[in-house]
Amino acid sequence: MNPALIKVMLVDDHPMVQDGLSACLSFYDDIAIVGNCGDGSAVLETAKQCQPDVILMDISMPKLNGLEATEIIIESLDSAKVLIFSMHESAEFVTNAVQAGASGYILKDTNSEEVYQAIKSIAQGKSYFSSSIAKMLIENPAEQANARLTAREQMILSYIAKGQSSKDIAQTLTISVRTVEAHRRNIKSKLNLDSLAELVRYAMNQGLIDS
Amino acid sequence: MNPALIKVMLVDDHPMVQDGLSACLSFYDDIAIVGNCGDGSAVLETAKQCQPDVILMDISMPKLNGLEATEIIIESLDSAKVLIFSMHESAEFVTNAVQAGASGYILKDTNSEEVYQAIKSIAQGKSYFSSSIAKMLIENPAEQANARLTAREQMILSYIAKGQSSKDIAQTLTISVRTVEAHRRNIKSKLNLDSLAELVRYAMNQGLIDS
DNA sequence: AGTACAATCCGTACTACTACCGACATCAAG
DNA sequence: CTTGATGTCGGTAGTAGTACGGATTGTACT
Repeated sequence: MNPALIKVMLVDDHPMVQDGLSACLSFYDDIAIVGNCGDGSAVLETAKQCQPDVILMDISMPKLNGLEATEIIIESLDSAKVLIFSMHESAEFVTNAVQAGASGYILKDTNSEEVYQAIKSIAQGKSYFSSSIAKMLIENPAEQANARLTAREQMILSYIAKGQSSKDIAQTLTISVRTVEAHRRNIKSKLNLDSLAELVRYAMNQGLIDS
Repeated sequence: MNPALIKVMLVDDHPMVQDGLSACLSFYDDIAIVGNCGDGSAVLETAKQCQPDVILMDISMPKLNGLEATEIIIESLDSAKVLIFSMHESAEFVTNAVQAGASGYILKDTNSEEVYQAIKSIAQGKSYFSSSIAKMLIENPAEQANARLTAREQMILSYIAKGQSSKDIAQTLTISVRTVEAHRRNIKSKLNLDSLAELVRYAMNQGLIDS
């Protein structure tokens, strides 16, 4: 077998994306698609069969999501590198992905040439991030350092995102309205978010509230 | 020119999806990709140049979303049919798409064969819906009777959910703040939602905004 | 022609939230 | 023991949004 041939496995619950990636990557001689997987829960089994060098992984999937699947892969198959292929451009997602063991993170709005470059880099043991991702990580590096909310702040934020007013929250927790407002300010300052709408979106992305 | 040749135009802000669709559909002799468009606001111009028979349209896009773009297309080019290509499987979304003038609605987790079949049906003047969509429409039909927002209201809601204040929105759309506030009230009344947080969650679930 | 709805705009009074400034108690870690 | 983080509370002033109330235009359907 050609030693330069990179074995790639696709994990995405959208057949169209799989088909598209397969078609796009088939133009490159040094890449071989050795497996497909539309479900996070079947990733490990498929990967063991295929022995891929690089796993191109979507994040949002039913059952087992891409980050959990990545952790499992990294623990069980040290030969395989994981390249996250996501539509989410938020710092939380990227840092979570890196913590899960991913070697790279590219956005779904990148073109096939960049996907190819990313796969090549990952296969060589390097890491790869979409330029907009890298730019974001550089521009607000400290953001995710102090982006950690305390337990109390998370509690307050979940009530905010559910639609309760500061007054309501104060009554629920039997504290002063001023305290709730202080938490509000601290949360917004920590996350560097201005509007209530952004807070709600953050809370939803973090899974602090349902649906 | 081959009279049976179906001219297809793609509208999606993700180059990978565009590339993938192009690659997948290139296997079929009776389909020709005549144009690409990554931005809702450029749809009409591109469509006028390409004169497509079928427009395969994503819904969630920056600037002009797919539903608004569909309305514009349907008004201006009666030769073109619109096939919505979305990841959202909610009833409201499908009915909104149909009201906007779409001839069909398929999910992004369908395979390329089904996309091909859908395009063929649409081109023949029929309608086409993914089986899970059709099933859902039958199971819960008129649920969203009063939940229908006008195009303008959807636009306003998307700005609200993005975190813009009424003042900001007024400036963006060059209308009065009072008008925006009136829309706000109507939206909340129609959806029976009290808080801004609930509006944001609704907008996110409807796919009116990203992430 | 009449009705209905969408979209636009205004006044007024009220509530909620924000941006500043400040304070104090507790508790863990250096 | 000091320092820092956390959680608690307050004043004051300003901005944003809500809840009433109303109005005008245009379009579309009957």
